[in-house]
Amino acid sequence: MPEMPEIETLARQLRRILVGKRIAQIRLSGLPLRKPVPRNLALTLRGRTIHRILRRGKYLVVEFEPGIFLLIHLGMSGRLFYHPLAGIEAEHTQAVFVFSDSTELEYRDHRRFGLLALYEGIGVDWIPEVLSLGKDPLSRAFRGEWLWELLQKSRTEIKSFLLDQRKVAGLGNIYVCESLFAAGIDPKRRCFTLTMDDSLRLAEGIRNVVKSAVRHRGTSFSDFMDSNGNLGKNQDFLMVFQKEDVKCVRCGENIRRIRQANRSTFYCPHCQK
DNA sequence: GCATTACCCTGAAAGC
DNA sequence: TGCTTTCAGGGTAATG
Repeated sequence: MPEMPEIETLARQLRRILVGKRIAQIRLSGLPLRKPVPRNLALTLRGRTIHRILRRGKYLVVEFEPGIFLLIHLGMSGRLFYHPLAGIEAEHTQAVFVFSDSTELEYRDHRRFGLLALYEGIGVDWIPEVLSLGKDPLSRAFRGEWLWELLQKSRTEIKSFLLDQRKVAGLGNIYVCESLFAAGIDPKRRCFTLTMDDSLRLAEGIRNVVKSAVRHRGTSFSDFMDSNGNLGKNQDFLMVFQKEDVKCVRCGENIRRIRQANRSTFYCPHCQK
């Protein structure tokens, strides 16, 4: 389940590998992802050179010259692999981008919750999926004061709020659970009940959790690998996620698991108030 | 307008 | 052992 730190890890790696490469051919499975893959994708991108690779929230944005964007979202089970020309597709391979130097980038996604979309004629931050994103935890604008103002307007539970990409871009279930633990905040708290002090701690908690995960090259349970097939290391540093009935590292109380908005939440009932 | 729920999908794990 | 059921979750459309 790739979240922002996993996408950031991929973006940094693909930037080194792919910028300057020219697309020779694109092969598609023909199966729909979250939305159907654009019919003109292969025709539009063939012969074009990769100019930049950016990340916006959990989206990878590949910019081709001149101003053509391929938007990639890995959903829950999407993976990207970079390797020499193989010719034979693995099961669940949805797209293969073949480069003119006989290497290829393969997109695999067995659940097909991911997205491949094409945009041209607009700036990267005007892509609709990007435009609707909230602030990025790694940006300078991501501050406790800003978060507090937003929280005052919402009656929903803080856990659900943080999963909403229109509010904060890039967090998923793992990093929301870890951030709330880092800040000592109960995931069931209603947003408007958080004080300025809570918001400052939460913003700092989110930033620290995300930065640390990027340093560890992401969290790997079953689905995330980088484009060379290497696993991340961040799962060794998690405090609460998937730790039901494990003792809390701070107080020794058992970590509890509850269900919120159809997602599992892991938290320490003693440390998180 | 906002909050909540249901749905898409398939592999793994649990249950029988 | 092998079949069936349940669960996992990101994003979004539908519903309340």
